[in-house]
Amino acid sequence: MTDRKISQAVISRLPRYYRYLGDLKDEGVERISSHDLSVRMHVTASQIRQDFNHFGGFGQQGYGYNVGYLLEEIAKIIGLDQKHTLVIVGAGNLGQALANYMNFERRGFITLGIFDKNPEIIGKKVRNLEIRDISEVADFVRENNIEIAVLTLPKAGATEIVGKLVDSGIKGIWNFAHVDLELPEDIIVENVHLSESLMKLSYKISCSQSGEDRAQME
Amino acid sequence: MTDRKISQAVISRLPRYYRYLGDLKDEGVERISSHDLSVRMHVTASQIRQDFNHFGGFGQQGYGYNVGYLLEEIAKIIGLDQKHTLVIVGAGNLGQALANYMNFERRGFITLGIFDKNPEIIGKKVRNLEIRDISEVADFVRENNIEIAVLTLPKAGATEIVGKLVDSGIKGIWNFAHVDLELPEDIIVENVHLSESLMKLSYKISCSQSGEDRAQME
DNA sequence: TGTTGTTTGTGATTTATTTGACAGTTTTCC
DNA sequence: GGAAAACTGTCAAATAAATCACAAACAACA
Repeated sequence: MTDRKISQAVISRLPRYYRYLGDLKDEGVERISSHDLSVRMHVTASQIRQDFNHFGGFGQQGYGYNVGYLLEEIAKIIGLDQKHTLVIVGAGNLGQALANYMNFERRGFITLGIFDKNPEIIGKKVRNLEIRDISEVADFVRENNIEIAVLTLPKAGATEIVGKLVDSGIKGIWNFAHVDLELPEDIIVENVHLSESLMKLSYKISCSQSGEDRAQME
Repeated sequence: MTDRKISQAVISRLPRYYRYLGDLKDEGVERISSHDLSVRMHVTASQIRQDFNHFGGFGQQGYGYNVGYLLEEIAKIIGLDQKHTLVIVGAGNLGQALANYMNFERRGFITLGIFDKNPEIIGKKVRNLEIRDISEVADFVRENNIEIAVLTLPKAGATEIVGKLVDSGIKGIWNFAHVDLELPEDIIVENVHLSESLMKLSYKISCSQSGEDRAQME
């Protein structure tokens, strides 16, 4: 990989490239040009070429990109060529939904534990995992060398548990709690704020409707 | 609201402002300066002032911003001052988790229906809603004047159902399916691609580790 | 094997976004 | 009531990101 710092914008696009290339491979397409891919993805060919170039050139002039090779290379860049262990912290509706979601496993994300503080659901099984007491999560992370913690619990609980997870050597946090976590620099966070996403949708609908009203008046 | 087009970057920040202002209000804070807010939110004061200015000045020189007033104004901008009706299309784990999630309702997002194609779960109750046959969703949207459809079903089903939803007059789609929907211009989409978010986390962890390896070698 | 058409990689240009700076207001405190 | 301090709104500058444009490399085909 290159030395230059890759911009956030490029990183955000990598998984989407991965998805489209996967689809192409499933369709049996062996080669694709930046132009043809740009038409499918509704982006510019120039952006595609420049994005790929951040990681070294995967294409060949006059030919384009080999789908299988490019897919593999992007998988490596994203880190999908190796297994990732994770625990789910908070076994509410969302935590259980994520635990049941099989597709993550196909990409190498293996859920090894699920935890909650509610005594009524501790011991209950979700898929093939027994819900454990949240007080055990720190030791579990340490002993099993867990890489990623999925935070699916309320705000208050989240800030409390995060310190323990950090001390146990967690490397990344996939945060669904409605709070911005204050963490040491070397811990990676990826936030999924569902309510913020829904509000964005609400804003855009409001806008388009006020635009319509104005159009109708004129 | 102003005429100028608001950039995507600004829109993405609105819900976060809303969250922080809500927290401040809960703490009993009545006024705040852009500087103090910038410290809390880890952004620059300049950005905050410029963002708010896109919608007209809500502050007062020498005083700052009134938390309650600003919160209300931002709520109006986002569209949280009115109710939004929605249906959930796909009653799998994620669909049910979203149906059970109360907080959306508090912000004015009311779930009126939940649909699935699996006969085994049709009729089953989720919270206070009976899961209906997905074939009924188009009529339901039309009759109840539904604004938003939440798409929590597999790729294949998603592309198929979207056309019907559009014909029924849906205004926005909150898309959890792993596919980019092809829609008419006037239909608003907000994508939540969870697996892409997880991949981003994976990428960043991989990066930070290869950085560590290099540091150890030197 | 030569010629034409295709396509990448990349530096230059354009556009978008963020940050800085400060005039003009308002508050605060004596 | 007046001077000093605090703050916003806004324009200008700096930075970041996307797009354009084209030379160099390769493929295809006669």
